[in-house]
Amino acid sequence: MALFLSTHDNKMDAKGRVSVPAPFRKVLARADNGLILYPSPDKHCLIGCTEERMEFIAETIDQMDQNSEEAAVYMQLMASAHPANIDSDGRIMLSASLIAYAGLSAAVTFTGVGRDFQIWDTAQYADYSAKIKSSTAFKQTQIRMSKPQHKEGS
Amino acid sequence: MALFLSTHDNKMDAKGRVSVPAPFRKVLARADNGLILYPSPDKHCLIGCTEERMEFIAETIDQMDQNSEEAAVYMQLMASAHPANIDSDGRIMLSASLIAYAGLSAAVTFTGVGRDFQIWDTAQYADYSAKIKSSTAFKQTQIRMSKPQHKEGS
DNA sequence: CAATTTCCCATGATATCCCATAAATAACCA
DNA sequence: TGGTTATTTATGGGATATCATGGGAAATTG
Repeated sequence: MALFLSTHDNKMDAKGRVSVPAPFRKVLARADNGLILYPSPDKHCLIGCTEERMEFIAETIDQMDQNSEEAAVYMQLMASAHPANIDSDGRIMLSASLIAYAGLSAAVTFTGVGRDFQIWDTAQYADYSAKIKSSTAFKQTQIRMSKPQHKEGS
Repeated sequence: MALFLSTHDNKMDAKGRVSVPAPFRKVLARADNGLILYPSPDKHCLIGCTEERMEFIAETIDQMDQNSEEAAVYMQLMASAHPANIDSDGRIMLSASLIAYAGLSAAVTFTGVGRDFQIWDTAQYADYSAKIKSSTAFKQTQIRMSKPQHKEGS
């Protein structure tokens, strides 16, 4: 399944074009080639994912009560999604509304976070990531390939 | 599963290339799984592991609330991960950011620590390992064939 | 037709590949 | 066993390919 990793700094030109990092393009090519962008619900950045993942979210909605608030939230997500065409040079066009939402300047940061990636204004991302990296939760992160055992209380 | 053992001193050239120790390459070849490097959250060194581990983290994130702080921590780890291609001569390229994080000079030490390995500046590793080897905890190390029990809090 | 988008090409920077050498290790054979 | 020959390994240098990005021409849209 798609796996987006690492961080890349690219430049958006006057036409609103940005190169999608080559490694991300390869991940997309291996999947279904369709790239979808939508504004992150909780952060000032954009989220990029495969069309396949949108299908997955659609199926999630299918299994919900269609009149629930939860379903309405996911539907809103679909409504704010923008399919993005990758051109022959590996670039996409960002619409004015997406640029405005994420507060993008010419310096743009792509950051792979697993099943999808985020697009940030480079300066804003620097602040955001610095905050997380300095948290004790991050410094104590331990990766185990099996679930950690619960420690007994003191 | 992958098992990285022993310590190797190699040299990084002006282009940022280093040979991955041959025994480590064999472990990776057997895992048939890409090499990933990321900055250690708590030490001034890099961690090398198989891509399998990143898949595991991606699945972990998938099962979390995407907007939680917990998910953000794991996403930050994915964002700081660098896929490393081992070239036809058995070398990898270390990016400027990885070199800076670990404070690497031309003398680089690879040290296998089981499921993953660490990459240190040779001088810094000498200090670090000396400190651990002189600790009483190390001198009292006992190898058991059964899992150690978690100690209760103070 | 005007505004925008898509396509095509040029360029510099960077990474990847290919080969050469030398050291270290392993294999071999008398 | 001792000495010699092969392999593997680490590392340097140079050639080739890939990538990001700018500019402009053609195509599309309303």
